[in-house]
Amino acid sequence: MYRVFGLLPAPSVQLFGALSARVPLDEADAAALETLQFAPRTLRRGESIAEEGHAIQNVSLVRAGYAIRYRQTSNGGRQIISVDSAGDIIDPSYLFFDRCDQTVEALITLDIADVAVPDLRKVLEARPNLMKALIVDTMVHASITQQWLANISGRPARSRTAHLLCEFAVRAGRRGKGGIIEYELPLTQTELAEVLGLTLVHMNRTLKQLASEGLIERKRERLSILDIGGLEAAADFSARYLHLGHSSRDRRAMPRLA
Amino acid sequence: MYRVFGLLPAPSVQLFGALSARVPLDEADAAALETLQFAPRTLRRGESIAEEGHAIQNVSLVRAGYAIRYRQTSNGGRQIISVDSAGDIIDPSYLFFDRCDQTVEALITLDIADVAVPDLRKVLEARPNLMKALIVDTMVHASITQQWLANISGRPARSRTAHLLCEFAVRAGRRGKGGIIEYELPLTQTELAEVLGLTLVHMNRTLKQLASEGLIERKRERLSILDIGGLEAAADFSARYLHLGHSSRDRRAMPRLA
DNA sequence: CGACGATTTGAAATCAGTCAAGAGCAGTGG
DNA sequence: CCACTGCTCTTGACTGATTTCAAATCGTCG
Repeated sequence: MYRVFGLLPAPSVQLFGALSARVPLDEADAAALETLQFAPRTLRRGESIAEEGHAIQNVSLVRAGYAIRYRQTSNGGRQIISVDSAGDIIDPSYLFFDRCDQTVEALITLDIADVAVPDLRKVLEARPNLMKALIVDTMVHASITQQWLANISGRPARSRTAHLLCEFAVRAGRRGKGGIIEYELPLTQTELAEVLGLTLVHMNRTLKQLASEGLIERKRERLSILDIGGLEAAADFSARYLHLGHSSRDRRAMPRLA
Repeated sequence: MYRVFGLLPAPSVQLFGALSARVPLDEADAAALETLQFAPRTLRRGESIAEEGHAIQNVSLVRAGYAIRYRQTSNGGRQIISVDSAGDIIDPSYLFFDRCDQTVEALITLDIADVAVPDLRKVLEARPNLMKALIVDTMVHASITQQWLANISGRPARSRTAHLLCEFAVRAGRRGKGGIIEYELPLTQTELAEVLGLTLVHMNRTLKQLASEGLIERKRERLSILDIGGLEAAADFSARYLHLGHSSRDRRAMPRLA
């Protein structure tokens, strides 16, 4: 859709939105981001941006679509570490490590914009405020990983699944307390299983169970939460770890340059 | 021991050592760290440094002993997110968040040194090199958390346990390829279970199994790895995620001030 | 000795994985 | 339009891993 009509905001605007979500940025920060060269590209499902063990030259911003990051396990499987969507910066650790820790791959058709590491580094060093915003972003992602660990470790499949679905709802900006919450969920059951550390078969049964309890409904790439209270209770979910702070209303707002 | 003889290095020296492990620092950086006020204190087992949901005023450096960080689960249990030992900076996210998202607690008698957040922030802003070192440290810890996720998620108890024991060996600086590797392991089986997402009973049986296979031996607070090759194979372990780079020989070296 | 925490063990119940096969659905090419 | 292919989803039966419940042992410390 967006691709057809060319509705994507400029990468610098998206990056500004992502970084200013939790740290207030000003016009000068925006201007600094404007100076960056963004190389946009589109990847098809399954294509990878970075591979475990390889060297990295640039940091990527997700413009539209979904990317997953995973680590291989020697038995041929993989553990998905993160699901990144529009506005997410894909693992800024590339800024500081010379080798990649994990593989990044397009989950569905994915629009990204690449920034060369040295350029971005220069801008960050010139503007400590931007550096701070990037660090906070990194720490929020670290907090999410920790919560995934707590969620997956030693908890039954039903709770794990409910927790993940609650998190996705919040991250998609659907924070309604009542009524039906609906969002795009482009992960197949196989991929959900790879996030949650379950087998495909068990994942399928767990989703069915949640559906039969009237908590969720899943149609194609769309997930509906029918009873958010029930789902949060099943998940033992609290959004604190996402560090959302105030409303994310101005998430995409960027001050006009003078 | 160290406490009796007062053998602990000055906190600024320890902090320098921790930060320079992966990013080269110079005399000016060292001098900047010297200006910080460190408030040393000793906690007894079970005492906590920070609690989930509370506000934070300072960042702590572990001088000696072990601390654990964990998140509560509503059923009364907890998931241990990290085990920190001498030289570790306890969750620098405190520098940027105003609320703590996990509880930190002394595993055994613990010596730490507190630095006030505003002071540390000032030093980091003045010296981008130190800021970079702190970020790299944060990212390495994030990488470890990711690996814990990959380790625990969907793998059998035996592999999980072997992996954790391999990691501890490396982090304790025991990287020998052959022979017996031995280190201090102050976690009880209950705590190991809380790290690995297992029940105490199963943890116990798994440790027994590894011992009966001739891979490890556990005596009091001491762990011996009898067959590191076998243990790494059982774990599917590779130390890459620890980002050790070159030898950590000069880890504790600090340049003399002119 | 008595108390407490850590460890160990057994047996039964439950959860999740494995194996195997079929059903649904979209895209491809004839 | 249809047959074919490939992928996703679904289901059943079975096996094995892990938890749960319960109780005993061991060691340290006062």
